[in-house]
Amino acid sequence: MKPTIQLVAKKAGVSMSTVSRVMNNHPAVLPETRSRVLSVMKELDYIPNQLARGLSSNGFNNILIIFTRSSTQAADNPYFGNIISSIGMVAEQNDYDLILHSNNNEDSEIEKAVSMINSKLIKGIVLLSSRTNSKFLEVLAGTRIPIVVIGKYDPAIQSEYIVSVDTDNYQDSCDIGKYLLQMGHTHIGCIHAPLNHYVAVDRVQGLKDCLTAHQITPDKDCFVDGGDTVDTAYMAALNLLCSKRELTAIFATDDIKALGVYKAARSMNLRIPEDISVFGHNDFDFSALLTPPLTTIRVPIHELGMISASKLFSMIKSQKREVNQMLPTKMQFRSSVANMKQL
Amino acid sequence: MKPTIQLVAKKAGVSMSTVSRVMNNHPAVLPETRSRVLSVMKELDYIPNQLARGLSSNGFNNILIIFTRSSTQAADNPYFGNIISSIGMVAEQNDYDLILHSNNNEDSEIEKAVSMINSKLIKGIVLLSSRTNSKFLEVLAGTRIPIVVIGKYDPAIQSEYIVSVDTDNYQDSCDIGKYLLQMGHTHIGCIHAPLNHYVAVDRVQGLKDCLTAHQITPDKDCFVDGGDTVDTAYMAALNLLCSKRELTAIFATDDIKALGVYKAARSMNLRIPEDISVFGHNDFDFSALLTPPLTTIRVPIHELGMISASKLFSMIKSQKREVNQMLPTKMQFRSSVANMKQL
DNA sequence: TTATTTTATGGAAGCGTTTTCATAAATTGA
DNA sequence: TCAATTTATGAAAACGCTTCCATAAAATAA
Repeated sequence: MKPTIQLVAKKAGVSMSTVSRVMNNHPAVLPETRSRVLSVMKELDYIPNQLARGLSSNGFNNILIIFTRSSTQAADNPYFGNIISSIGMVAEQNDYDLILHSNNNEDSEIEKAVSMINSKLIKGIVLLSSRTNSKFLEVLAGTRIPIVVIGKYDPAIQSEYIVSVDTDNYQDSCDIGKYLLQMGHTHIGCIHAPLNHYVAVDRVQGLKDCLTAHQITPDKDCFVDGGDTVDTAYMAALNLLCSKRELTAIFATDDIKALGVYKAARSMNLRIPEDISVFGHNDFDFSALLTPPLTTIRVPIHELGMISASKLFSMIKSQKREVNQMLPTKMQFRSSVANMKQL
Repeated sequence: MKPTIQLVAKKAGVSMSTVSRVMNNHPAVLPETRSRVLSVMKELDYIPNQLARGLSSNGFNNILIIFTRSSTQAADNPYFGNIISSIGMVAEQNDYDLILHSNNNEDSEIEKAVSMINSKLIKGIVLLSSRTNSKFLEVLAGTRIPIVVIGKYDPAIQSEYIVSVDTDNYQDSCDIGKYLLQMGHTHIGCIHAPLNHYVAVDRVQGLKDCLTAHQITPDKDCFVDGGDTVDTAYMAALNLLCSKRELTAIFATDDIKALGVYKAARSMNLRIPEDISVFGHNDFDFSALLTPPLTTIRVPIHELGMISASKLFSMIKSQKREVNQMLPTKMQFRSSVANMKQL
């Protein structure tokens, strides 16, 4: 059916080896032989079989991107789309393809990834956000394939093959807490992501520690899991605002969750920021255009993706570890936080 | 190095064929033989090589997702992330993986896709939005691999292997035009996506035809390309609003572009909707929470992705064509369009 | 019991490349 | 001019599986 190297060889009156050499630009081929082979290829519409190639040589130029959240949840957050696009750009430049995995089951995810590595199907991995209590990196480190984690990962893991690119979520949350305190808020609530990811834990802990440092004992009930979507955050915010009337400010650990808080405030006829202040995280396109414009912290999402990918590719090429990198963020003061001292 | 089927066979005292049968759950294997082989596999940490498997049998269970826009642009639009996530969910259920391509160069994209098909690396394709004047589908139809196009494609192409899932962009734009006219707007502008995609063309043409049908000659200069990001749309809107002072309404063919229009209005000190009305398209999470809440049309993005993927998988399994499908949309009347008759 | 079918297994030929090694021809050096 | 290199090419062995075909053993039918 499909023309193979064998057919090309026969038609061109050469051996398969020669055809292979032509395809791979091997120098030791007479120009006239090369052009003859080339023209036969064109004539037959020959397309090399990537599988066969991969089997007998270096495998594929793919990188695997792993979500550790379920795709449904990820869907609602522009963060992931932006990251993937950024990685895609760098991959394209390097002539690599992207394979996407989103899997809730860690064991099956590990198995799949190991199998891909073993089969030379991928050359590197980008892990989008690492879970706490995860065996993933521990196991994968053993495969000696470069891995970039966007976000923090288990500090106990020391590997030549694993690198992280992140922002300082803990410190940022401290700073946000400090700012809210400065503005006169002492009853502060928090709508956060599920705590099985480092990023969520850090954003929550930063605020808690900040409060404690200012002699305010964090109230467990004021820190609630807002899931990963606007709707789940909305429900959480509604509950929180109803049960804790004394709150004057809410830190939503993600602007998508801030959307949920806005929605809840609206449905309860609470004015932002007069009745309830809101501080977000990420600064998406829409954040400045909400009513009121959302005070938040800008995360360089695009850079996060680009730098991660760049590091991954240099590790793939050099087989040397890159350094972990912390990207700067920037507070965006807008109008969703009231100054209680002036009210 | 790595254990292969051969080593397993030797250790278990059976032939490679038998090992292969065990792996593939072939019935003709004695239970005791099976368990012996299985335990040797476990002991050796045997992992099958997917490449070798693919080469000698049916290839891989992957589907290829193709962006026909550059990744940078796609990044800013939640639409793509959501679609990909939805497809991912269905793929996961079917135990398929996703390969992502975003490529500006059509020729190289075609070449890559054909090569993947030829190599049995993919079993189906989802094309996210088809270009006008594209050879892509024409060429790919010849490969006899199932393809689902999200959006419209060249009606001249008749293929057993190509199916589309879409919303009626043309009709929706007509309806939007009608509504704006009803509200007393006669000077209507439009910020649209680049016109090299069917979806953009339809959304623009629907409005134009509607205007014409109501004895209003569309002014070419009032229809401007707003690119694919908030920033490009912002610039376009700024220009449009400055040069065409008589406009009372703008149709942004995408809520992301509406964001650009909001931003432009804000920077020109134009009130929405008193000074300028805005109608969007898509209804993203944030749309209802802008100031003022955006009047737009809800596109069932999640369903678009799910249904596309479902159709693709049933085509892959049955090798029978599915029917094209048009999903319903729904106008969301909020507060960004003024009723000129009451002003 | 013998002939016939079924079942479990092994042997070996693919799948379509790359790559090592060998070899014949061409080039160089003296 | 003849030995020593270099260069272009071919043969064949991987790469790690699947699968067709053959066969011996076991089960069934007569």
